[in-house]
Amino acid sequence: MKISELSDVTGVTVATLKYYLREGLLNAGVPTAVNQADYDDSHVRRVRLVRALLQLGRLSIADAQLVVAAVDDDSIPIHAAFGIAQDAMVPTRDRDRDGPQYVRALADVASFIRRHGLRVRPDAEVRAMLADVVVTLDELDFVAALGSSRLSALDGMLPTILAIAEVEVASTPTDTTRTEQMEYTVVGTVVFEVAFAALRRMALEHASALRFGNSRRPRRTD
Amino acid sequence: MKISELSDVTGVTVATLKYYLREGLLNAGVPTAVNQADYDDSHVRRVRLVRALLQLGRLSIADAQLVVAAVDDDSIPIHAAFGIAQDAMVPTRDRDRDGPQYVRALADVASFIRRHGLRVRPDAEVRAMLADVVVTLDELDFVAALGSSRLSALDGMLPTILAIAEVEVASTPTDTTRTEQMEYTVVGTVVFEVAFAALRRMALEHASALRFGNSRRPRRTD
DNA sequence: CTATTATGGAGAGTAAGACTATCCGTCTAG
DNA sequence: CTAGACGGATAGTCTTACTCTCCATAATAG
Repeated sequence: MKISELSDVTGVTVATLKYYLREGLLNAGVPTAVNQADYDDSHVRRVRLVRALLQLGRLSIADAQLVVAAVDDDSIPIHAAFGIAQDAMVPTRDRDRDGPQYVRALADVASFIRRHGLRVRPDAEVRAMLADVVVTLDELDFVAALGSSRLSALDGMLPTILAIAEVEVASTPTDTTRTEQMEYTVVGTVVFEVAFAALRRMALEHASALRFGNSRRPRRTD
Repeated sequence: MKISELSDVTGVTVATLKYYLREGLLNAGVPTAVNQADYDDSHVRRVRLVRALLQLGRLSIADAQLVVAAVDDDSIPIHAAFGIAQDAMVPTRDRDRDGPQYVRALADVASFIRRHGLRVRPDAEVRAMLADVVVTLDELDFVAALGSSRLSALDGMLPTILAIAEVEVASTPTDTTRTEQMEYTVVGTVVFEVAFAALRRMALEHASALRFGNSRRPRRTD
């Protein structure tokens, strides 16, 4: 398969594919001449993976690099895939990581994790992500929103979310190559997060309509 | 309060505040002279709201404009706030909205909504958001991931998510001004989405560690 | 066999987005 | 009374994710 065919199949322009090659998001094809290379299905899959990360997951090129590097690195075990995909997905914030508010928020997060006996790496970016939420709510005087402190408002949700996560983790295929398992995990982390968010938004709109929107009859809604 | 004080309080530079004024993200202060204006607490709150939208919610300036315009527009009822915040939050995608895949995906989403009797506006952006997920999984041959078709894999999650959404909607304060209720709703939509995602990630990491990571003892994890 | 088109590789250019800096007359606080 | 802050406006900067142009070589259609 030539690069133009790869372009046709994936719907990504040749120029962009070349850019991905340069950036290491896409492995070079097998060279058949000094200016010719052969691409195969693995390249098609990779292009689609990259597009999913960039467009749906809104990752930056740099973060997508980290993810594909992990997928390709045989020394990284499957169980680390979630962490890698997640760490890459946390947008780079420019918040002051040493401010007292932030340190306190991180402590609240740690307390939450400990309280629920969660196995979350000490250096996982997701801690910073939640801490960011706490700081933001703090500044907006929405302190009560997550429970006076220590995120107690989230306690009730956790068991539910844990159950859903277990299903997702259990759905990882075990009868394929390591690479395919990694791809599944990485894509799942990104894609299901979006699906989850969409579901939540629909639920919010629905609940809001039921509570506030009595003006319209609850007939058909689509 | 002068603009420099507003800057000190919020931690946003004067230059950026001026930019927000220009872009209509921040209302002008009360002018006390031709080159002097007075800002108050409402401006402080607004700056923080905008920052939450931009940094935590990752909204573009243009989308944040839509949100603050809705907050300020007295003719918009509270129950529409969720929809407005959500529509602004869906990132502008460049996917072909008329492709056959996409049309089919939208139909699946509509079917899902109908099946669960959800009240989701026909033109809600969240439909496109979910459809995007379906198309992406389709292209990656992860078709089975959401149930052969029609998103049946999500059926089980919905009741849970609905319950959580109801709590969130019910938490909207009723004893304050319309503006504050709007702010609460808008911020909640954005901020809790991040909190929710963070929780899910922690749950995934936890579940993954339990299932795959038996090499390490499940001692303390933080 | 030859004219056209495609290819890999590299560098430069582009467009959008979110600021950031400079200017310029006013004002105002010390 | 004067150094610094202010509002208002324009221009400049920096990043990101491409996109374009070249070039020498290679494939391919006629």
